[in-house]
Amino acid sequence: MDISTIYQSNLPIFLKREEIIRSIIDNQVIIVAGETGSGKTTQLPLFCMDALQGVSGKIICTQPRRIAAISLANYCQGQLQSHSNGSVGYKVRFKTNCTDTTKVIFATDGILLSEILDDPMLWRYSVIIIDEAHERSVNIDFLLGYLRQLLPKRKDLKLIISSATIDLKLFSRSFNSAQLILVSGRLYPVSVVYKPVIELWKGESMDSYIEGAMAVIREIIAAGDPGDILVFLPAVGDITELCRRLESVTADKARLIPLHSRLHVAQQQSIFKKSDRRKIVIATNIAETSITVPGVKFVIDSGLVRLSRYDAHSRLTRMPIEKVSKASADQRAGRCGRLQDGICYRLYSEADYNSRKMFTTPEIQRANLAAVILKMSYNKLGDPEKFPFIQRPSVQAIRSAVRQLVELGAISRKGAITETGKEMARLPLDPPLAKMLIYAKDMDAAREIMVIVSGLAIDNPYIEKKESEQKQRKAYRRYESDYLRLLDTWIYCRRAIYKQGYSSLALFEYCKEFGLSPVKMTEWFDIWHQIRRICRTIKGFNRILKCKATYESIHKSLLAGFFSGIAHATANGIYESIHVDDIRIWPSSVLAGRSPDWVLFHEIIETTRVFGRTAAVIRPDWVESLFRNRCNYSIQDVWYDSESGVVKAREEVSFKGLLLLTNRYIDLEKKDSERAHEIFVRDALVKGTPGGTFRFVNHNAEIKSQIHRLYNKMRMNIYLGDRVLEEFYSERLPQVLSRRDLIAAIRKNGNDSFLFVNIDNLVATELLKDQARYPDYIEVCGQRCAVEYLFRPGDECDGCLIIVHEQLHSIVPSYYWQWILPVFWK
DNA sequence: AGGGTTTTTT
Repeated sequence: MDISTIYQSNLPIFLKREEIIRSIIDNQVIIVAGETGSGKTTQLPLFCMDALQGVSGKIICTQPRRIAAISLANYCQGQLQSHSNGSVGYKVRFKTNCTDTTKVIFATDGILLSEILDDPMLWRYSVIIIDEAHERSVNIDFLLGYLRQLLPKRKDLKLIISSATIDLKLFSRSFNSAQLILVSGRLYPVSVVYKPVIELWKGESMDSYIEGAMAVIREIIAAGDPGDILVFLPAVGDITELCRRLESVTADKARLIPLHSRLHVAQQQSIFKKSDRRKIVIATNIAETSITVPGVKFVIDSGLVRLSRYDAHSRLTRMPIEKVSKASADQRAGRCGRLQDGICYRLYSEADYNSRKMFTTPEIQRANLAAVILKMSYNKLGDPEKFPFIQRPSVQAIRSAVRQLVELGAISRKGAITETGKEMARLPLDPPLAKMLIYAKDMDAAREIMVIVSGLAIDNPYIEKKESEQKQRKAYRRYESDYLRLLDTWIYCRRAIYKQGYSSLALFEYCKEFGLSPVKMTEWFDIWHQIRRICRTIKGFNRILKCKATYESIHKSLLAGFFSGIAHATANGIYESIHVDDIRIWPSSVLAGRSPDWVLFHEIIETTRVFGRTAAVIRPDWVESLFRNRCNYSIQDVWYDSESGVVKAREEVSFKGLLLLTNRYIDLEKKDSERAHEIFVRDALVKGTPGGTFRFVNHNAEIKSQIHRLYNKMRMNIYLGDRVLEEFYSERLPQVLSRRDLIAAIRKNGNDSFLFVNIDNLVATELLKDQARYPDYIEVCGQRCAVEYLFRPGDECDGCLIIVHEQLHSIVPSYYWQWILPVFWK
């Protein structure tokens, strides 16, 4: 029963065991800080068992990574083997070996978060150990915030925050000045040497730090000092470039090992192989926390990192290269003091180091918060802006995520979760992907979308080799969609390995032949299985899984989840989306080099430029059909078409600022009957061109020409205007929108006399009294002469014209004409 | 024409 017998007394933490155990008994929260090698991860669960003897709940220790959880569980199980009181297990996605009697569980932090959905009080646990808390992933920060709320409601629950010695005050402050216990680590001294080459680095060429790293490596080799070298560079491209340039420098004197996440596991394993030559590992940030390169003597630190920053405003993921924080630089330096003294060369100055910020911005302040906020809504955690994060994301980031969730139909405007939202929260997928899947159910495309969505979740199963790319590009030209290439990849792969019972050997060989990553493919199948299992519990999915989807139904489903990815070509190969301009298609897309008018991107990322990754040709009318009530319709041109007898219009459809359609011709009466009536009256009736034959048209045209004659006579505008005529028709033909309606109205009235306009409807009556003054004929010397009037001031024919015989003209004196017309009498 | 840090989930 005495656990203390199995403590490993050679670990530094052993010296503090009594203090820690005492502290666990006395406090609800403690913080244990110590560098790697202190033994805290393996010993803390045991101390808890010791401290809380007789407590029935389990102890869970969370890890950021699955491999760590599994190997720690196995290691600790070994420690406890002889001990009858408890067993150790692990619980990670797809894999667990825990039973009811498992006392200590090593789990990923994601697992504990997911357990909150079913068991908000976390009754199963007596102790929660959040390990590697300094890594400050979104999961860790969400958990810590959640536990801050939970602890007062569960006085019996103990929390241990286990961290490297980074920003401990923040942790302590966040938990009522929780007790801090420092444990020494087991690091050898590392001397830091500053070799500034990128003092002025502001994101320009990578040459400076690559050359700087080369120079230091040359120096180490020349000094003949043996020992492996670890180089930190920000980007994969830099790593490839440095390897290329180093080949001739190091020749057979060293083994160059690139290290980043896009490599095979097998390639990553080569850092562990013994080598008779000096190893030079050239790595991204992966070597800072995820992979420990053994036995490193020298570290060369560019001081740079590529990290992602989600811009909530433009909904764009930026991946800038930035200077690392002091904490990160120290962590990198520490990577060479694990087994012996080390030397860390920094390619920047000490002043530069001193000017840097203490800590890396926590991920929660850099990430899209939609998934976190959806979980909050699911668990009714209240206003996300008030959630007690230990460091809060900006209000703007929270609101943007809320807006996105509202757009996805996951939460209501008031922030309450919807039925769709509940289904989405239960799927282990990002909210957009979850939405696509749920929408696909109604589009009869669930079977296909399930494969695509799980494929998007694993992030690129393809291993791209430069040489074979050109060939591949040709092979994939038949695709108009990266999503369908993904779907086919899955289908062909499953088909090929089906006969061998999906054996991993068969998978491995297939992957090798077709340039796929076996690890990613396995993960893809696992996620697919998991999602399918969950979907079967969602109403309506079973039937749909048997349907066959079309290109349209698949892409409409995808659209439903990510309309920020809709983009329109503004120039060859250049796209604009709702939020971002100047997007280019990612070079390995099946659409690269082509320039379809409309595409749907799955992600829009800014690296060296803004790229849209994973693309498909779409049709703008699909966007409209999906988001009809969010589209903006504007009538551009309106006219009466006398041939068809209806009012036509040209309509423009736009979606959040993107012009989807510019020339859709519609019958206006269906869209805007008031306006159609107005146009019909104005352009068909008042103008007198309704098409077809109508008595009233001729009659009214005659009245109008009478008025025109009066105008010329009286030399003034006596017509009251088209407005009056419009009113006249409008009154008699209310709700008449087309010739069809007009004919019906006439039929109803028996005939069209009611549409006959009277001249005094259109002219002020008192003016008509004067008509006698403007005779159409006058008598000149007993002869009847026609008079024609013309009102055209300034023109030589302005006035009136009296047509007389030539003889008459010569005998009448010219003054006579001036008095001949009544209008001149006064 | 031209290329991505890393990790995790009922």
